[in-house]
Amino acid sequence: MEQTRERLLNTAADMFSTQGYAGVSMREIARVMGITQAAIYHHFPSKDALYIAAVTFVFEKQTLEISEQMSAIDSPAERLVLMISAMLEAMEEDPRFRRIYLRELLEGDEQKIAAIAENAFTAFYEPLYQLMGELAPGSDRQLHIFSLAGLIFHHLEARKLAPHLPHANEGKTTIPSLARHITNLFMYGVSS
Amino acid sequence: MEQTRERLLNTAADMFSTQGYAGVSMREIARVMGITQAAIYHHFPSKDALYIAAVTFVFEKQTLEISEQMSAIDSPAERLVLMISAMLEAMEEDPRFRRIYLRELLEGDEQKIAAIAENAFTAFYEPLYQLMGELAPGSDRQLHIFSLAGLIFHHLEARKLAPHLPHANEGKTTIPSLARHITNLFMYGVSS
DNA sequence: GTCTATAACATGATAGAC
DNA sequence: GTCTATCATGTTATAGAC
Repeated sequence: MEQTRERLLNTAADMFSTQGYAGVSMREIARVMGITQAAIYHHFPSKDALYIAAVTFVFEKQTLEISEQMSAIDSPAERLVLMISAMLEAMEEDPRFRRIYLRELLEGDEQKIAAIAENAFTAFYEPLYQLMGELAPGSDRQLHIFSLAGLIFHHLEARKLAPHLPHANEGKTTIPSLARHITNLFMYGVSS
Repeated sequence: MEQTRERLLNTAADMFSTQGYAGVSMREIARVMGITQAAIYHHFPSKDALYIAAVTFVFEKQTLEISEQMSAIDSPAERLVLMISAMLEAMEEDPRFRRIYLRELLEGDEQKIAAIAENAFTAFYEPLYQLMGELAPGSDRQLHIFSLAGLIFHHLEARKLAPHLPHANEGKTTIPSLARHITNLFMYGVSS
């Protein structure tokens, strides 16, 4: 079955994205899969190859899913709202992409950073670059894209911090409310 | 000498912050220190204890350094400028705090997340919570604090991504220019 | 495609000399 | 305060049977 390979990719991606490369052993992956560690080597020649395949698998899935929803038909402001919602929803449904992205940003060497730039960003980057040019002509578009990414990534991860902080709200932060908050801040700033 | 202990804390913090807990071995730390692995156990009883001590060491240093610069004498808008600059400069000079924070946010269990909330945020959180109330009365202050943190953390890490992306600027992004960008966006939004 | 068995090495931790 | 030596275990990876 070619199905085992995909299940292996999914399992490995789950574990690598939350525990990191060094934090996951082949035995652990095999145990979760319900097979022995040696069996993995029938599908991938090394831990490194499995990691790269799993990361590529997740990145392609996520960039495809998001870029599908990036229609260019609306006005710039409407397009921003749609893009923010689409990114939040896709990265909420599958947290693996954002976690691998953030982790590689922390510890990745030059080569992996370059791979991230090529694989992860090309799908979003051009539509966003175009959009920033319409929303704020003459500005540094790359800085604005990094700002938007920072808002989205950090809000999604920081939610688990919220209940432990002073002045915590009682209710959970929903994705639609996050989308509203980020859109407003990005468009009009804190005083909006 | 009590100096060895501090040098050990610094070395371990450097390595843990960039490679993560599982990515660093006691032998590697010892090799960088120029001693043998067994000697570490004279200072700390386990790898876990060393990690916790190193993280606490870095967090106390950073929160002290930043909270010193958070004067409450200026107008809200001026205070925002000063806080953003202070955080960017402190976290640029010593990247360990922000890296450990981001990593623990990714893979920390409930207990470590609670410890982060208590140790890392209390120093910034109250002054920022106060500030947000003045800048945007009636808004969700916690969401705004998370937004500001996301902007600062992500911009600092994303710089290494910039040269690999399309439309890259020739010059490097400086801390003052980052401070201006973040302040403007946070105050007035993208159209400022 | 998965198993058992094993090789070759790395890891956290301890004992005891100096 | 650091060393050498060692233990028990965990690690990636391979060989070969089924």
